[in-house]
Amino acid sequence: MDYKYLAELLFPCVTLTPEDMEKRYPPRNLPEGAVVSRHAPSPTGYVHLGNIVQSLTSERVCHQSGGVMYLRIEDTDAKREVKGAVGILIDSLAHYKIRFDEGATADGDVGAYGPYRQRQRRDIYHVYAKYLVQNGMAYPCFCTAEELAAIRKRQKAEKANLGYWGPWAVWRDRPIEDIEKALKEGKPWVLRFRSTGSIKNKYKFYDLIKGEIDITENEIDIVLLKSDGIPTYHFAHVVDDHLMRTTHVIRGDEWLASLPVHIQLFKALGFKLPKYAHIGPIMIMDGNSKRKISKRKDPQFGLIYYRKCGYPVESVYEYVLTILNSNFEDWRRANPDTPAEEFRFSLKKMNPAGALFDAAKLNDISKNVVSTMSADKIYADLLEWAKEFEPGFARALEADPDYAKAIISIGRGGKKPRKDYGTWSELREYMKFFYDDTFDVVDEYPEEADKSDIKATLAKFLETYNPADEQGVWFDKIKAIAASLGYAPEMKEYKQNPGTFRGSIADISMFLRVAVTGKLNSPDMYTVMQILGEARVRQRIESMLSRLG
RNA sequence: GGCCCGUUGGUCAAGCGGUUAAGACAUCGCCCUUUCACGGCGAUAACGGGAGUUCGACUCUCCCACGGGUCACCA
Repeated sequence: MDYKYLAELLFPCVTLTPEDMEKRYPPRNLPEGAVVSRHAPSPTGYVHLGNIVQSLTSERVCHQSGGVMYLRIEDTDAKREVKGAVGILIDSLAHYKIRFDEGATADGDVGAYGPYRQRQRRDIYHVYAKYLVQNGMAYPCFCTAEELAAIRKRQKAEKANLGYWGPWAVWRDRPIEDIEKALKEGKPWVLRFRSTGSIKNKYKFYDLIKGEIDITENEIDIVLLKSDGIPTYHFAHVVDDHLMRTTHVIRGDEWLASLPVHIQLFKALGFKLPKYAHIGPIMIMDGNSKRKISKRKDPQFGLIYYRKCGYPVESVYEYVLTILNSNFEDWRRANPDTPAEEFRFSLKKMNPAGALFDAAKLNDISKNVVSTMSADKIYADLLEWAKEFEPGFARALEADPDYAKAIISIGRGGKKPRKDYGTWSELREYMKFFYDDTFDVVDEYPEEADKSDIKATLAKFLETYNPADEQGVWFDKIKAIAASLGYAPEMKEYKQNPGTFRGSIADISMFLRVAVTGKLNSPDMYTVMQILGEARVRQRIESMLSRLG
């Protein structure tokens, strides 16, 4: 077979050579040990936790080493194309603070190793495709989908290994005449790799996360170029990561199975093999069993879920970091105020088995994250969230920012900050009773509470209430009310002789709390009253009095 | 079916041949406290099963079971 002739037949317009590519994309001038890696998603319009897990891992490893992190768009599948998806993707990643040094951006490409959208790299792939054909390492295949299905069917019947390989590779050694004829007839074709591997050959390979793994050589003649001339993932991965001078390929472990193909391709093209790190899947509990988290079944997989709930981006970021490197938690406790970027991330610490999505853990982390934020920061983030999901609430916030910030400031700062909420939707619930239009008596008085005592407490409080009082004075007044009604003003006294009192200061406080906040539980009542202001406090207590009749 | 990866408490997980098998979340007590939240103290709870190797195995080897991935002109 005259491979040079075949190559001209297949790729008449390709004049550049692999050497030209080497010149156009020279090795990067980076210090020893600098990692070059990337996030390479396909733009389906659905951005998920997996994207964050992968991109965050790569980004940490790159930037910790003084290397380069870039974004490459894997848009080789025309069927899955969703318009606007690239923009959504870029926005989401930016929202989660994934920092790219080069690659695709909203305004086009940045960097010297582009284009970074695979569809635009067609000519580059064809240079290598032609090279492989010239050297007898690739050939055209004119099989139709039906023919391939038939082969598959026969393989199943014969219990042969599935796939286009060896004796089943019907176009692998066709005479040039057959190829010319098919070409002349305008039959669509794909370019296949001529595999020389055998599944009898096995060897060890070191994966940065999985450790030592067993590789069985690939013997399938995989598709390099689809009939539209666009490469498959495998071919694009090898060409791009070589030309973009990627040192570390960090990706989900669903790719582990095709690693033999990739290694084979790197060798065939004479490229230096990058290091690989395969991340285990994110799992989720489904009843009593674990399964891989899925786009269709689990809303928590989509990033939009976290946005809707109002999880601060920092929370999701720290949660993912916790899942990936469990020692992050210990580090965070020891360094509560240090930016997460200073944590020393390690691929070795990653669990090869993956991690389970744990909503309770996320919530806990989020509460901690929020507890360390300033009121101004919370106000700004809350407002942004509200504008998108609770426009009415957003207007209320903007109408009186100082009022909102005063509410947010309750129990903030200091050594033991309150942790009432971890998301903006929780905060919105929490803030409801501070606003008259969302205030509601959600908790009724307990059955055993004496109605006349409640009324007496409320009435007496109104008589003596002075918003100018210091907290001590304010509380002494409430204690006086308690004493006057036969309730123990001190809990200690009450606990010693509960029988001698009608109740305790706790009950008296509760009578007031329900009237003022509508709830059995609230933050410190003095602070709450200070924020609400005299008018609201009086109005709510009066309204409760008239409710009680 | 072939090939590959994985399996420590309910969950996330330390551990890398000798440990009372960390810590966190969750759960349950107690303390603090005008409620709640926070915080403090404590409790329950684990090496999938079976053979080896070894003086000794959660750690090494093999087999089995279970879970997962993959075998597309999808990534």
